[in-house]
Amino acid sequence: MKRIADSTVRRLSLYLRFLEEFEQTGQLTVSSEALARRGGTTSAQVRKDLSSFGSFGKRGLGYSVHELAQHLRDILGLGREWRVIIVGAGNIGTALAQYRGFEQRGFRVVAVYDRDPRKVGTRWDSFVVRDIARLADDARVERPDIAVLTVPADDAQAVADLVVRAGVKAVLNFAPAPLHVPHDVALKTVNMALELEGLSYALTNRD
Amino acid sequence: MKRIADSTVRRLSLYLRFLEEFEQTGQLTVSSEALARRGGTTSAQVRKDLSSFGSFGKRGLGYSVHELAQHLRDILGLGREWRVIIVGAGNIGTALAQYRGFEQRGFRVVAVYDRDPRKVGTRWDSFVVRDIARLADDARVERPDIAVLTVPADDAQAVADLVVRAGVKAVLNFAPAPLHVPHDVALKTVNMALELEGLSYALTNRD
DNA sequence: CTTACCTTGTGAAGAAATTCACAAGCCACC
DNA sequence: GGTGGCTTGTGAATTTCTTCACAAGGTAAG
Repeated sequence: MKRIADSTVRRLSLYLRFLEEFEQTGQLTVSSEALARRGGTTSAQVRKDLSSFGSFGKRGLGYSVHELAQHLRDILGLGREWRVIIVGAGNIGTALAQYRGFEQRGFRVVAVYDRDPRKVGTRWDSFVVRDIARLADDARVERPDIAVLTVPADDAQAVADLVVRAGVKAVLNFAPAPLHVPHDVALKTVNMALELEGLSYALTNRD
Repeated sequence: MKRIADSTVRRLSLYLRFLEEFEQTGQLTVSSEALARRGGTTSAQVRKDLSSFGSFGKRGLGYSVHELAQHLRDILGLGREWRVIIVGAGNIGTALAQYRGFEQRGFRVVAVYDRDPRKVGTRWDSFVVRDIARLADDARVERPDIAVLTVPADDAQAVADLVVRAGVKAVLNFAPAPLHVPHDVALKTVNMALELEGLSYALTNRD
């Protein structure tokens, strides 16, 4: 199978969300055109995106909402539960730990870490914040799949190195700093400052 | 001036961050190659990105760190203060309101809104949560530039319509739902679920 | 069974973004 | 003031992504 672009995978996630909406309304089939309208793209784009993975539709009819949703869940690897650790118990880390949306999608937060002794041992929700020094040992037992990093920019690379050494194969980075990880580790960075600056640019350079 | 791609603007923001790092270390000049290495891109990419806006470098020497940083701040519109309102006083909204990183960049949070009467009137940090019903009236006086939406997906479009009617020209959406806004309103959506699903895909379809 | 009508899947065309590669310019040293 | 060594700025080539456009295949109705 040829390499799938990042942007394609993002759109697949979106399509899945729309399909789940359609499922709720009891709609049985959907056309590429309808999916495109919902997602602000074109029907050709939708069909191309799907065609990398197979032929899921019926000509003249469209796609079975339920079937296509299941295919997308398979493609995206959402059929299983992923074990997530959050490193950094600041404002954003706390917010994420308590965010219910993740559980629904099969992302289960198994632990929250911090290095600040004043935070270690405190409770949030159902989590007791653990000392980051324990991370490597814990990982041997709990085998987390994904680490979410909500630590200050200056600590981010060191923490990334730590979780990679602990065997984590995917990192979601909220620190405003680009990280380096080995080739076999997946990395995504969410940089909110960048988004705001993008808006600042748009406001400044208005037509 | 020709249309600048979104991805270019993102990279400019990154370059600015790196330049500020270099400023701190006292470095006076920097080559496109050095900037590229820091940002995980290529020197040609850096030069192309900058060339859309002018010639800021000196051949044989590179760029003046301080000068280029100032140019980028001008281009990105970071020379002034932007007035930001946060709508939705849930976990993420709270985290953002307390996040210090925004202030440093000139994004000043002027108000936090929610529609839940139990939240309205409560204090966080220096903010008293206001009733969303007041938003339109407040906006006439406070003239916010940017609205950050941290409301549930189902309410997001209605809230977006509300802030647009109130005159806000830029929206940063954290709700996992695509929004529609008029052409003259800038919109960015940050969808954390999408990022996690991207990691799930990467973990599942590993070589 | 045949006709009229839809919608998919996909090569080919087109657009956009990235990379190449090199002339032009600048500095420093002799 | 000439020479050698760097690094920029930028057209051209390349690669990647998106859109076009249509044959192929399917439904439904008569």
